[in-house]
Amino acid sequence: MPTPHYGQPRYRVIAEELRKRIESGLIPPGALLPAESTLAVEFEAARGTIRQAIAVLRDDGLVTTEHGRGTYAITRPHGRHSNRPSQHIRESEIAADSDLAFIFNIEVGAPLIVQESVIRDGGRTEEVIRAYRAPRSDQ
Amino acid sequence: MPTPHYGQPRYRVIAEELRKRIESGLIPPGALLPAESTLAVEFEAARGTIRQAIAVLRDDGLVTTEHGRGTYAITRPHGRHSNRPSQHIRESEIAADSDLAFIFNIEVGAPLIVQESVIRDGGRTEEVIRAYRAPRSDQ
DNA sequence: AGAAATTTGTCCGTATGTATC
DNA sequence: AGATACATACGGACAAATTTC
Repeated sequence: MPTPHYGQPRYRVIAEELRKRIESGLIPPGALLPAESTLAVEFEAARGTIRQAIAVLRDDGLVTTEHGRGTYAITRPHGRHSNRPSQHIRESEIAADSDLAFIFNIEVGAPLIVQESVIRDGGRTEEVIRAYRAPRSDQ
Repeated sequence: MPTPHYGQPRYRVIAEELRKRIESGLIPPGALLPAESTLAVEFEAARGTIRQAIAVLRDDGLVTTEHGRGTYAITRPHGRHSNRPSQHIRESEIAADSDLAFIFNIEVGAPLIVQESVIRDGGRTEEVIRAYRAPRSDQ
């Protein structure tokens, strides 16, 4: 599927998705974003497109990127954005269902960490993001 | 020589060559592959191209790579690592369970769009991200 | 213990060719 | 024609982990 850019161009859509992850706290302040190549796989986009998306966030002061290092979420949302969507973040441990067990290649019932953030705009729920990962083994 | 990608791209050709060396035992199980920079000279390719080739092998479970160390041929081709390319289950429509229905303040069973991203590093699943949102009203 | 060398990881900028809207 | 996007490829530089001296 080459290039259907209905409405918004891809790089802007990707930028918005990353923005949500940062503003919702899913990518906490100071944390490293996945590498450009990783994001390229994730979003099924070319690296150039990812770089364009990150450039948008950098322009907005949401991230900084260091040569040879990576791109960080900014420590503090400097500007007071009044329209900042409200957010809930909670982390909990769950048992993997068959679906997740398959993806992670673990046993059904094995523990997984799930981080859920809810993005609200006014009274309306805009998006719910759930991030599953394996528990840290190194404590 | 710029970038004529007629037929097979170079990184695939290189990947196939390396695969032969491993499967033939020329590079025995557990042995270190030559450094990326060495391979770059050998194949007269940029390091990035070599890294792409190695990524193919890593995806196929033929090698593992360690930062600062190098890339090893896998000790044991533990069974047939079934070809699992599905990295990104795109977007699908689901029916809201009670949990999501509550968060979104909609009825149980109402349609929701879920976008699932699977982040892999080599053969290992690092994270699964699921973003739920209400279907767009237009269309 | 410490410095240097090696090696992988990541980003930067650029370029070509193709394809779609 | 121009903007967007993809896949591929190059060369350079800095960062970080590991090994070697």
